[in-house]
Amino acid sequence: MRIAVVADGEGGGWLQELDAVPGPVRRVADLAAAVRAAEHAGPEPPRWVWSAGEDVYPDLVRAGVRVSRCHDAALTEALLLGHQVRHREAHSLGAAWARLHGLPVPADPVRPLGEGAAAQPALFEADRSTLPPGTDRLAALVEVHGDQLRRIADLPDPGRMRLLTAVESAGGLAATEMSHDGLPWRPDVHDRILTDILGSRPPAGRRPPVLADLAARIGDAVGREVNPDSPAQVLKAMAWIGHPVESTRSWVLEQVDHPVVPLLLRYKELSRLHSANGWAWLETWVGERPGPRGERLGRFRPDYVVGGVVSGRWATRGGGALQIPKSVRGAVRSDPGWVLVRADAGQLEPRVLAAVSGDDALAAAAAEEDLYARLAVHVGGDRERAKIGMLSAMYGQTSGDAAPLLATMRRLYPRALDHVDSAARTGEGGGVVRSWLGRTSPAPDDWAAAVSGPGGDRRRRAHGRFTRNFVVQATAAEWALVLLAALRRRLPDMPEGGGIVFFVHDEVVLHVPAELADEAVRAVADAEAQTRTTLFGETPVRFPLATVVTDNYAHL
DNA sequence: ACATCAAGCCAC
DNA sequence: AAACGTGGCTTGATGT
Repeated sequence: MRIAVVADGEGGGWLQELDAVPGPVRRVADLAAAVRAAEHAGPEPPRWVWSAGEDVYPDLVRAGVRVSRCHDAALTEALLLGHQVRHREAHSLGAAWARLHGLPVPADPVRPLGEGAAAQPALFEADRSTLPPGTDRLAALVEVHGDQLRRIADLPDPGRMRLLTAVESAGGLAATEMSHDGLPWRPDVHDRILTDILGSRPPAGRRPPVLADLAARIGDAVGREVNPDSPAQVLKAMAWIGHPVESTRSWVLEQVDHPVVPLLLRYKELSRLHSANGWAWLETWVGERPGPRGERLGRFRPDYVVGGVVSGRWATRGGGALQIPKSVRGAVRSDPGWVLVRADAGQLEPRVLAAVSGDDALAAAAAEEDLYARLAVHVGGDRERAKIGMLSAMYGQTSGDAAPLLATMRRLYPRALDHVDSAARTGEGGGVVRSWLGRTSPAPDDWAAAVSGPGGDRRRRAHGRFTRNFVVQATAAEWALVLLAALRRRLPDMPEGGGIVFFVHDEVVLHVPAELADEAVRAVADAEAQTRTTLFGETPVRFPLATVVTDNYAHL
């Protein structure tokens, strides 16, 4: 059962059941209540059809309503357009509707920063619609939805795109829920970590003591004042002391034997922490509320952008949620009486390559807990070398000692290497490639001009590396999406703030009451098993999920 | 004053 | 070991 839903901007809305024959339009005064009721009415929950998750779902979640499944017309439109290599075209409901009617296509609305869950309740705001004023929004939604189902059915492999649009839509649900619940974050612990490393908190705009001291010692070592935050000044300083360098990257400086180098490296490392995840970050991104024992509890609420990366990985905006440095992860703590359940997929991309390429030898290695260790046995070298060889194959690295390694890989894992090599050849020719479920790489822009001039070969190779990596990275992102969708449907009902609270490419974090930890761990394991068979059927490849129950995200 | 770019490092 | 994929973010430098 599918139910199309449109909000009226005042807490109510319109619903229409979409069976073979669309049902009558039903006007409801309390949309949240109506959705909640329908969600539990039948033996199976409906699939909600809506214009875009961010139009409707944040308000539902704020009202305490969660849904199982949806069809997100905007996310679906983007996938279908992409499949036709029309990535640049607008994908909102209004854009899809305009194309159906031969009308001018509106640009996609820009989503304001921090809208996810940090924004005030919007009462099912309707004015973000890209449909022309006066259009029957429910009818337009039903029409676009029907068209999308037909376009999917017409694909060579409709089952895969059906799965892809379903899990992409489920990702939209999970993203909204995660933004709402937030990642539990202890400001007092974060402050303690910063103070331990940087010294006491300075007034805004000043360097913390440890950085100020390092800057002074750098000046002394050079013989004149240097702002270590300025690469230009550091370059001059290095030349001044007789060690000219071509850049101030850490690994370049590491080659230089001079007493200022360790000071600079230390400064860069700590300065990065201070500027990117220091006290200013804490103040901006983590709210606070008092805990039951007087501790300061907070939540970090990233704004996730589902499908924000061409490969289908998610992006986030604001707060840098996908790059929380290891050094501050200790600030992520479960609430008292709760635990974090952290599940991390190890070596996901080579396992994905083994599964999609059907390479028996690589699949045999991917049946092991430690794929790289098994590779090392095959390759006849150490684990680290085997890993570099595998990554070189997936990323297109050619420098260093990658070339002989790649030759070995090609001999041992011919089908796997052929899979990425042929994707690379396609890219070098300006073509597009697809993931396992049919997410399609964007065509390069201005290809003819770009490859005809000087630097054309470089450009070809660069695009070849992109498509080479795309077939693996995009399929790995699909694996993660299927896992996320499977997991959120398996989790038991939780009190407010419980459930999936964080997701980074190949890792999920749950925040659950301690007494539900065992059940959550089982749900993770079940979700993995289902993900593997849903995507790849019978395969020897394993996707081990390292799952830990802890009160501290820094703990492995 | 503000916008944009390049450099650099963080994550996966 | 160091140029190899996807991103976000902050800073200083440069341009309008």
